[in-house]
Amino acid sequence: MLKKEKSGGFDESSNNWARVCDSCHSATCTVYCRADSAYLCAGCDSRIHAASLMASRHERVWVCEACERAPAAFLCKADAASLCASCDADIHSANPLARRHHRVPIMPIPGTLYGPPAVHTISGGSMMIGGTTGEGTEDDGFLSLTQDADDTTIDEEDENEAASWLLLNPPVKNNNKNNINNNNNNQNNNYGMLFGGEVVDDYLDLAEYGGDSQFNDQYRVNHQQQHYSVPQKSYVEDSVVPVQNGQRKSLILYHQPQQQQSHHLNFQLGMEYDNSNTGYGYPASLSHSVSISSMDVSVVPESALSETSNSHPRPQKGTIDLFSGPPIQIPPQLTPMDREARVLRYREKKKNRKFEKTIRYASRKAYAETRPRIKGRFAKRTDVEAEVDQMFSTQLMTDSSYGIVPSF
DNA sequence: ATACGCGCAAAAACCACAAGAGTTT
DNA sequence: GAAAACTCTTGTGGTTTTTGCGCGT
Repeated sequence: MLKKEKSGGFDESSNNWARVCDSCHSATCTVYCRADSAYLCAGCDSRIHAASLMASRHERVWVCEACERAPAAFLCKADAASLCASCDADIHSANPLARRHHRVPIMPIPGTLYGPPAVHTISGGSMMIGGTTGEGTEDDGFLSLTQDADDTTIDEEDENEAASWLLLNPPVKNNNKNNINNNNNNQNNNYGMLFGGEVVDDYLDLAEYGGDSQFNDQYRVNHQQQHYSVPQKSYVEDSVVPVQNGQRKSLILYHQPQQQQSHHLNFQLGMEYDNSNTGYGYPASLSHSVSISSMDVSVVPESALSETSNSHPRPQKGTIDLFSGPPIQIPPQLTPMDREARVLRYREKKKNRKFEKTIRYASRKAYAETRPRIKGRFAKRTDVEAEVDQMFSTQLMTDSSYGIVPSF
């Protein structure tokens, strides 16, 4: 996928590709200061931009975590990485799976990175919380919370988080047979609705669409539980949005008045549930009593998701704002250590991606292996074959009377 | 430097039907 | 509320086809 990777440029053991700080010329740069047009390491950035009020106002952005040579332009939520435009294009144009990754434009780092937390409000009511002590920081760093953040801030954080989760575009459990039995049609529907005129409210989904489902970091799950502290049961059984989610309700209704909020919720949980299996087919309602904390969300290869998840081509950069309705999830402000950890985790995750096929039903597998084929394709059973099969089944039944259980 | 063809590898598509899941009675 | 009957959807594997990439000319 990445030519740079193939060339070995991202060898974890070496940092030869990383740009060095324009100030000290020794450390690896971590931020790019637009005002100074300079790449700076954490230390120099702290020193320079803490020197004066004016300097502290310089807009800076993180350096791309992939190439480490250009200012990050987008935050990929699926990869949990800040990427420059070039790397973003490379990585996310590589395949349909990558194209589905949900990216948001990188916002400039406000104030000083290492000072007290600063809360910034942007249009649409989304919050950005700058600065962190590292304590209570989100593992993946999308949301940085300090321990001493007040309840209001946390609530707003929850709201953003909830919106991010809940506004996913649910793959429509379409009862229309014509659509379901035709993958191509489904794909067309999914892609086409991006700019299709008639599906007006769907575009909102696209903004927050299922890229989050690929967050198979354990952190993500833990985070959800930790923040909401709502028993899973309450989500699942009656589809009643927890009291705590009153804000969520308003958010959902804001975007999709005709959609049931429980639908979003079930979808969300369904995604997680399916992640532990194949990622295929999202349950229309989650009747399974699944405990999120017990789910191994990292088991299923991402590739499995590629088949049914809603997908959309990456919108033009200029359209991002148009199509990403509020709330926009703002990249957090991280300490250099957090950032380094993120980079390592990002690379590790890329390295460890699994694409093995997961068998959910051994019985189906066994049956498929015994079925007649024509050029590899399943073929209709002839009457004779059916008869033989019947006899075989009968034989098995007879055998079972002797205690031999057919095992699939 | 660019265009083209070739070989290889990986991914996608195709098929039928039992099993599973959901809905209705 | 539980059970049965019914309908609809999903998952399964071997082969072929398609797609993408690297390489040489």
